Amino acid sequence: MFLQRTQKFSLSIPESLAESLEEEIIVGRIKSEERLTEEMVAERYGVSRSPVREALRLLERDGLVIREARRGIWVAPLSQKDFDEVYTCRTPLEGLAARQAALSRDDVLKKELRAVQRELEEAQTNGDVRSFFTADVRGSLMIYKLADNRTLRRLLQSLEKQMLRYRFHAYEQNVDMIKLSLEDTTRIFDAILACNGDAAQSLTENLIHQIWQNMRDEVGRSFGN
Amino acid sequence: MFLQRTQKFSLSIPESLAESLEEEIIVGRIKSEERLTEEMVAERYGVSRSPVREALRLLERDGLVIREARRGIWVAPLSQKDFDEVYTCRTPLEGLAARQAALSRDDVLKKELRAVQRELEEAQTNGDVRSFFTADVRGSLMIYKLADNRTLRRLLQSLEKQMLRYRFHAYEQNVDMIKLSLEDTTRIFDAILACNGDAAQSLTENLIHQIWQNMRDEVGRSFGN
DNA sequence: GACATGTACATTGTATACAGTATGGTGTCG
DNA sequence: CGACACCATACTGTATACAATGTACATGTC
Repeated sequence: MFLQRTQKFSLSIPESLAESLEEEIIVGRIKSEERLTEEMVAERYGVSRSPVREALRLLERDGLVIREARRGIWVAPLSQKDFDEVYTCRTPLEGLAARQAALSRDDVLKKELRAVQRELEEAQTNGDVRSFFTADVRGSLMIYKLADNRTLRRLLQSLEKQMLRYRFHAYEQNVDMIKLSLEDTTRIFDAILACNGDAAQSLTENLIHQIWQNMRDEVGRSFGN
Repeated sequence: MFLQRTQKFSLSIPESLAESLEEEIIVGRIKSEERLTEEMVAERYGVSRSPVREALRLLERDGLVIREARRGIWVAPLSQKDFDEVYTCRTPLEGLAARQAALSRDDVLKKELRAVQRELEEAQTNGDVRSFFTADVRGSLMIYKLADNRTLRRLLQSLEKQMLRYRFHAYEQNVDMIKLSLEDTTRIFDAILACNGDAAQSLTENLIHQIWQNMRDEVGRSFGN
């Protein structure tokens, strides 16, 4: 699916477990509020409970599951309130990333970003949704690299997974936002390549804010609040 | 010992361990880049490695330690770059918290906030540094509660500990910022109590930005970059 | 019939044993 | 003398056994 399976050999068992579980939660094979018992997961993946526990801690860190001491772990529920929380936090952080990326002078990375930009245009003219999506994801990763801010990256990563759950839901509901995205994404990339921090930041914040509002009604309809 | 205490206050062993280790790292009894082996920690606190591993995961989540797979765990180094990262991220997030707190209509909590405000003034006139500090901390917690945003809270918490390391260092170096703080803090609280989100946000961002700049030189002098 | 109490079971939390891996030193060979 | 391989050691990673705790159900009492 749209989650690229990066099954590197350097991934530890807890990390691979976490990845698998994340994907299952994101695409809904493991449903909201479903309980996850350590033994079940362990048996299913053919490992002991030790790495499972670590994997579940990772999921907890990313907000995908809720843990209550001595009671167990449940998949975090989806709601419009949670959705709003994720996007209110994400907006300024993504804006910051774009700004710091723009202020970077790493010409090698910036050339790569331009290449991604061209890929996006191409995917758009060809109507290739999948290519557009993967190029978009790579563009984000490039921006994070350019921003060169491990702390910011850590924070954004801990929002990413929960956000993907809503994004997948929107995808299923055919809430199309690609046309909206290309034009604005292009402008953001231009600003970054032009080393215009202010523009990159505000354009990014506006884009995410628009995506947020686009998805918001559907999320509210589906998950209440 | 603390085992009984944990039961009484219902803190799990990993959490108490993490708290102890956090404090030791923050005040420098465990130094930057010092290695933490699971066995050492386990022996020291009279527990097995299992809860220690969980505690160390918690520290990793909060950015206090760096973990390299199969190699071990080291206390995260301090540097001006890291300091800048933490504060660039913190600034908009604290601003957001203040804004959302201002937009809250929880009158009970707002009354408590006003009480904290008065405590701050009192501590200021008495020159009671310690009281001022604890009241300030409680004020922050109240703002987070008012903001009623678990995601935002989670992100801020994962920045808090690393920030405290720098803050403690500043405290040791007698970088005084209390006079700076009271006036501005009061204005922030006023804005929140007046339900003025824009003001609360920008005042908060400005205050944190000032604190950042105040500490920055000292941090650079001490930790390089 | 409603509620409290006790008990069995399921599940998490902790300890410990064992396996796998990185590191540093020593020896041997070029 | 230097480089490489090998081995000892220390530590992390994983499995498993055991303890503690929470939950559900049954039994008993009012």
